Amino acid sequence: MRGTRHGDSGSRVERKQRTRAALLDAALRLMAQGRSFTSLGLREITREAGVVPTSFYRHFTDLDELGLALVEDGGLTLRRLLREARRADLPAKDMIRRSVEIYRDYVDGHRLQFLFITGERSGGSLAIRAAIRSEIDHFTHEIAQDLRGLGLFADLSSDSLRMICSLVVTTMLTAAVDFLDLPPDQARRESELIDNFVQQIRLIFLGAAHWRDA
Amino acid sequence: MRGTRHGDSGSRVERKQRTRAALLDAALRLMAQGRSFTSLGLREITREAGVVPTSFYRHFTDLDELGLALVEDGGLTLRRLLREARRADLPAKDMIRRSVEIYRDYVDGHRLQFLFITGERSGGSLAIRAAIRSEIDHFTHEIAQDLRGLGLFADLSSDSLRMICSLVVTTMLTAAVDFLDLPPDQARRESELIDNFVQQIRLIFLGAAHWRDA
DNA sequence: CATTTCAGTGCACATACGTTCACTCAAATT
DNA sequence: AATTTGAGTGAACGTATGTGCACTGAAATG
Repeated sequence: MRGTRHGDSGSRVERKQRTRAALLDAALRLMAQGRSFTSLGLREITREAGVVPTSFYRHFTDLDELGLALVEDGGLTLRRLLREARRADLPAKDMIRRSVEIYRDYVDGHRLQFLFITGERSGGSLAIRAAIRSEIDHFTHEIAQDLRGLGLFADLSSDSLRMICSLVVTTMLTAAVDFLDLPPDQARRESELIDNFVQQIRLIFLGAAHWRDA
Repeated sequence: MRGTRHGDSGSRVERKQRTRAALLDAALRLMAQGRSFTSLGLREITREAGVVPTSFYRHFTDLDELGLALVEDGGLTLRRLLREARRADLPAKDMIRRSVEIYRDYVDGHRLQFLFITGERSGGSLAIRAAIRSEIDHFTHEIAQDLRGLGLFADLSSDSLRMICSLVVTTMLTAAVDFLDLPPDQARRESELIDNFVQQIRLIFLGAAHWRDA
């Protein structure tokens, strides 16, 4: 029948892009119901995306390929977080708390992506885990550069700085999982979580301030 | 045909237990090939366990029930780690490094269990995530008690101590994922990983030593 | 305007799945 | 010794899956 979907407007490549995005989004939505990526079926995804199963192969050869595309999108989302945080010119005082709040909002605004990244970081296939690890490493490196740029930790070796940033990032990702698992309308629990998260980051920075390179 | 399996020795309840264990182990082994729990099928698990599919229902009503049993086993494994570490009476000097090495060996000796816990902690179904979270909370609490018992951090409130231990535990779990992902015979990468892990724990303790309660 | 391209379709296939049911037959109970 | 119990069996069911193939028809190309 009709050989076009998803808005039926725009050029051919635009529409292809749109279907591709619909497939990626469908996969994320299915995972949001408490399932992992490896448990998704090709037919299931195309059904959710509103396309016939065989259409899938016009975009990906494999489910793994779709998974890697999701990782790439996730990595992009992580980098956009940093750009957003940089623009926010934080107050010197309460900078950590402010950053945490920005982070919380960002995670909430990109639930599905964070659900995917945190969920598959240690659960999924080898290839996907490796890809996510590399995105996180990149993210860690960018944070380290940002801190250097702010003139913080000027006396630390870059090895130590990386070690510290890696601790910060894993703490951030753990906090993201906590945010996402929080049932809605639990302001009390949420502010406890945020307080806990703020304290953990403060603790790390306090340790970093007293750190002496080996 | 023959209505018994798995050694054919021992009493009836012993043999049932053995098949149950075979099912649990089969699930873990399948996950070790880079798949998540939610992606496993009932038939697949029974096949791997060397039992006919219908036998499954003699032990669990559901795959979820099997998953929760795995969580329980995993929690037990975590607690045995602490018992083992307590017995090891660590030297006051290099205590952190020694603990990390014990931990590394323990993770290596219980690969499948740690793979499951870390993999499903943020990837699996809601029920399993909640169960794992509760086991980890318990584990965190026990570590806090142990540190108190050692007379460390005597001047910290129990809230602060819990916040710190929670950071230690999430760092431990992240390190476990790193250990498990390490390809064999990569002594160089492994010792880098361990050094990094040791430094992160040192950093946390350094921060804790300077922490002043709010 | 004629032709080519190709994203999306619809059907078919073999194969896998979860669950049901009536069954066996050794161990446990009486 | 006779009876009950129940872990494991094997065949059968309806339904889902991944993938191959020939197809359509609008957009892109010449």
